Amino acid sequence: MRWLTPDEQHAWRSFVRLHERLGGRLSRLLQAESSLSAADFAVLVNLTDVPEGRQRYQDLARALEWEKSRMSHHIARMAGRGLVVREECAEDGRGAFVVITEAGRAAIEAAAPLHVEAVRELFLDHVTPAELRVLAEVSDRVVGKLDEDVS
Amino acid sequence: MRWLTPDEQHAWRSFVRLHERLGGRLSRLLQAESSLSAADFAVLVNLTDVPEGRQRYQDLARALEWEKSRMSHHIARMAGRGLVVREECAEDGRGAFVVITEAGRAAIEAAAPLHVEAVRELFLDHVTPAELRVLAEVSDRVVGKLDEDVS
DNA sequence: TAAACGTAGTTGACACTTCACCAAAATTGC
DNA sequence: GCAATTTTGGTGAAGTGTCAACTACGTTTA
Repeated sequence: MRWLTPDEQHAWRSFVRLHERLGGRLSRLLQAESSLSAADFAVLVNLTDVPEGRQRYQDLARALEWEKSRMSHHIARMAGRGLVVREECAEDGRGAFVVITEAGRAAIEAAAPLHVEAVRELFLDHVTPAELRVLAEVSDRVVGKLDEDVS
Repeated sequence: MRWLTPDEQHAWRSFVRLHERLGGRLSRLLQAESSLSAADFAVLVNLTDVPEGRQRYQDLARALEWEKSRMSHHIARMAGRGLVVREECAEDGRGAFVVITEAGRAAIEAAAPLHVEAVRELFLDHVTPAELRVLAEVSDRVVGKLDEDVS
């Protein structure tokens, strides 16, 4: 079998470590500064990008690449905290909307600048534009391949 | 405030997406092929790299960059499945060892080749050596910065 | 040597994710 | 028009990770 070369091994492990560390740090910062988890943040960002801050569960799930069940549980919790509201859908009796509330808007508007600043300080500031381009290219290519393998 | 440029935004989002998608795919493959989670796998890899397959909780936690509480919970679950055993430590009455079992060795030996193959097929095969070098450099640099900010 | 402090690991509560299954409503095909 | 299928979303249980509080043991220090 083809084992990993030392270079491959190192690159892969470093890459995984980066993900764990940076992700952990960013979500802890977000939580501390705004009482939003990374998942909450992602939902709210999406809702502010959409007319009337209102979107079908399904569309939201597709946009975030979440499972429907995760969506359902998570929105229930966010609704419990008043960040969003669930609304029935008149046209489609099965469907429902997620709608951002005023409190939700306030939360995301307070959190976004801090989060962007953290992404800069912890990541972008240490990466050259050329490196960033490579990263984006590689990411898009690999995700594209993942999408092809429906497996 | 300094908002993100479109290039930065795109690179950052692609990068995050890559981590989520690739991590999700790999751990689902691992789970399906060998009934090990990514966390189980990491623990077992570490234990096979160490004399007698036995390591202090503390050292294992440091190596994996896990919190001690996570270590404790996770090892308890793995012990329940017979992959490892907990052993008291004679020299230090507080301490304890985690020891890999025969079943644990069998599981990791079955899983490792499949996992490596998946990492190749889903990631390494789509990245040039030069790109991989950039990735490793960036990862190491950024993680290094994270370590400096004790914040 | 006794008090104070630090270290190793545990525990319980809670938040989160996935899985497998369920129900209702819409769509499709005959 | 009606049965079969698909789509949309919900639910409960089990596994996972984090936090804060806790126990028990070791080390330092006065």
